[in-house]
Amino acid sequence: MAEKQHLYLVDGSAYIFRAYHRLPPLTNPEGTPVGAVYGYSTMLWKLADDLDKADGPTHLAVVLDKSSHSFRNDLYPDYKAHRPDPPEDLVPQFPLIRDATRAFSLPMIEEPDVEADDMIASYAIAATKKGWDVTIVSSDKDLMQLIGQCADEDLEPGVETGGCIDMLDTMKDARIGREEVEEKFGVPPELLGDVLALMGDSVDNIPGIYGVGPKTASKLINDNGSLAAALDAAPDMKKSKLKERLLEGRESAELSRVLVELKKDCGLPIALEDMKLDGIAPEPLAEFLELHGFNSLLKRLEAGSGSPGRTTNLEGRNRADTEGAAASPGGNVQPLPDMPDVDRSAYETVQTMERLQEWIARAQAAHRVAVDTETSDLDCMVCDLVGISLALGPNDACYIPLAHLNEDGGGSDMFANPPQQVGKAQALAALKPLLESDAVLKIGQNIKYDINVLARNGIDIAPIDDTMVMSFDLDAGRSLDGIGGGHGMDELAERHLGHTCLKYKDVCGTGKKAIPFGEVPLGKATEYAAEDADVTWRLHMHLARRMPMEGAARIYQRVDRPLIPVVAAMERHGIKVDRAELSRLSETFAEEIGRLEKEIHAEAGQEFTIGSPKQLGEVLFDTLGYKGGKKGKSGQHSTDQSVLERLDKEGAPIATKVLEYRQLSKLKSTYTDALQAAINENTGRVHTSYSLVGAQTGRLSSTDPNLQNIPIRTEIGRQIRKAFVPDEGNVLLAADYSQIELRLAAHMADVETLKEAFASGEDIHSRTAKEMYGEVTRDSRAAAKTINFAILYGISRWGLAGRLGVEADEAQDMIDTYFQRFPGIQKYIVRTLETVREKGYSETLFGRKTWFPRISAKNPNERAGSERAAINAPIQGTSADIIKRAMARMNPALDDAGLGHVRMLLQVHDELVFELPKGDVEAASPVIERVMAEAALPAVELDVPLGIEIGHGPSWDDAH
DNA sequence: TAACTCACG
DNA sequence: GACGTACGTGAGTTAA
Repeated sequence: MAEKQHLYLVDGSAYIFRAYHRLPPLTNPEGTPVGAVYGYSTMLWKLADDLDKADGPTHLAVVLDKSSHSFRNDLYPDYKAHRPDPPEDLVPQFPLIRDATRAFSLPMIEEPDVEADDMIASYAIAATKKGWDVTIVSSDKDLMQLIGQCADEDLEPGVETGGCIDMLDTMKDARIGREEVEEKFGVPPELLGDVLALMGDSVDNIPGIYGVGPKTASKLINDNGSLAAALDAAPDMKKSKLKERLLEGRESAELSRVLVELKKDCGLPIALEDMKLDGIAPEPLAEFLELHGFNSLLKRLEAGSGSPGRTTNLEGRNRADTEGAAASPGGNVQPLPDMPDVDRSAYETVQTMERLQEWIARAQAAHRVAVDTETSDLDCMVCDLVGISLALGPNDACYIPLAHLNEDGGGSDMFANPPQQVGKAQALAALKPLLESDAVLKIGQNIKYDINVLARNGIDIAPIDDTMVMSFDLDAGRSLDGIGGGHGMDELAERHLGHTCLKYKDVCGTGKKAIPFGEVPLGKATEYAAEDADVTWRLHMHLARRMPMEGAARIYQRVDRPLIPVVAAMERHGIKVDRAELSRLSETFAEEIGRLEKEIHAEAGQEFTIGSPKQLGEVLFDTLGYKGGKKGKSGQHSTDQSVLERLDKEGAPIATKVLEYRQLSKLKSTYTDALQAAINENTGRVHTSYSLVGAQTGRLSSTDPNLQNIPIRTEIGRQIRKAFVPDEGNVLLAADYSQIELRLAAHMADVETLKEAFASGEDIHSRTAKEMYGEVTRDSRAAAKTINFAILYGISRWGLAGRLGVEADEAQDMIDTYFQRFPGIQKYIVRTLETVREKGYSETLFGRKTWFPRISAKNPNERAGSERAAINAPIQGTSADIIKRAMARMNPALDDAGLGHVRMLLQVHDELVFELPKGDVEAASPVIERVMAEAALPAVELDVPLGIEIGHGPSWDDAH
């Protein structure tokens, strides 16, 4: 028979209030108050340490209050209405409590619209029906109603005896059972609810009956047997103050009875089994303890003897969580073995078809496999596939070389002695059914790369999970001081697994001596490649179980994961550029640059490197004696655009020429030269690479080359856009969201005036000007436009003053006027900052989180920067979510309309670029427009319409 | 590698 | 009263 299971449910929210009042006001090295966090951490430590004791926990979860609203507010609007705000130096500790819980690798339950008490009751009851004992870690009197309850009916199948519930007050180190409740309240736990209803509670604003305290209440209940009986008996009581109060307060008592009743049938977001306490990962815990200066605990951890929990296994759970990731395609939840340290010698080099078939069969049976491809080049559009690695569990990984050249590595005679390997075509044919099987989840780190490599080899890998994107959706913006906040595999392995991966350069060398992966000896290649798959598999376990608990599952499942193959396809399509046109432009620019160079040198009276800000500064401010303004970090005078424009106005002819020179050199080197070099020799097109984790707000970013910053603002720059063209017979079509961020600001800040303006199709900057100045002129509209954008970016009077060329006082007046006309905006800003300070992150309308660890930094400069970013992130991020949703739906919508050949090529934050046959523009435009306009639905219903502008033509420029 | 500058939304 | 001159990116150039 199985050991008795014992679930501990920690009432986290209640605990920190008590810890706060009992502990000295400690602060961490950064100055953040952490007294309550320290108390909380020691408590968790102690609980985990009791693991092996009789009556100690086998399972444990922390339950926190997520929102202040629950069914009780619906019954009684004044419920908890008069609660004072928490003390100022407790507020920043709330998010740290969550950090602490994570650092201890403990599951955390926070459900909206449900109070922690109800969640605890529901879990406690459910566990007893499984035959588990339950200890509630709390001292809350409402929860004492549960004490001593044992399940005796509705037991789960196979359970013979139900479990029982008790309570543990860790501060007094006291177990509270039936007797203790009777001693304290004079009634058994079953009748406690009746007593509490009579007593009322001033903190929660439960009315009870005026003048009835604990003593009277328990006497009444004991005398009558129940609340109802006590109330019924009141009319027959002899005349007294109490009788009057009972008669008058009957309704109030009945309401109170309902309010103190615990809800025991809440939905359970995490399975009880997943609360198993198998061990605590030491690395994140050490990180956390160190960060906050909890040195005594850190020492105990390092000493090892005091290490909490039974083992130091890095992965505590023994059960795969499938909710956060793709549903396990087979529906099976695979039990996990313990997670041993990475052992590279355990990996297999697969060199025969027999062994390959064995791995494929095992992967089919496991329903999930981590996959990594090794290639000859970092560019997935030019590289050759050299090998594939698979992992099915910790240290259960292999490398399948497909195109390795020489067993001994490198050398001039590399074809002389190729290693034994399964032929590429044969191996890929064998792997294809696995990689394309709906029943097997393929896990990758940046799997978009592997999708593209394999697609070029005829394999459409699906379904997929991506640990890099999962990490981003959990931890965007987070950085644990000095540890970094990136989502690369090496960094994730260090952070989550405490493991240092082999570096690519250790295997292939660096610089001139670097060899392609296909020339790495198989032994070394296997260690490196199989480790990548192994680590990816482990990371997936770790991240997937965090997703549902930390609210990242929704954005991942609904937005980012579906986008991965879509973006991969866009990258593979690429876009055609007119090489001859770019080359012609390069030449023109070169001539002009040469001419300007001579003129500038003449003006300066000397030859110098114009492209060097240092030399240019010396010429302008020393030789020519112009007045320098701002200086940079290195103490140099700035020579940027704004400085040169000022000099130009002050009548410095050299400044104008330098500006022109700069513009042309920029266009030539960054665009006309670089784009020619970026043309893929095989496809004749340019293939950018989009990063899904590049921008903290959730935007995509584009690299190699960056196609999200192609010039458009100046006439000369637009010539470059003209070089982006469709294939023969096709056109390019561009569809933009019009003013999407302002529209979202109007919705999110609930600004009636702006919403109306958008609804009626009014020019939004004109409307702003009208509101602020009473009339719309060229100047007032321009100023209004500047302010509108300033708002989105988190305004400061100095910033606005600089932009508008006015004094800071005047800018402040304008800001005041703006906030006065649009009070919703100011409220939005205040509210956003409050939430970020409290929770540590901002959220988009679709639930994407961005963390702001520096929001409470001491350095005012740093803090202000963080605040501006925090104001902007929900707006920029929501806009990013919307266009991503549109992108994910676009191809199916086009397919449905019989337009499967329309190709989405580019995304530029609020714009999508398509290529399609000229004759299909009429049919495709409305489909594209509809998908984009409705992209927020059904998850979010916006108060403003999303305006779309569509154009098409023989070049990207003409499409606008 | 850092600093500066500038292209985009 | 000082602080600093808007949010988010990527890339090319110079110079240490």
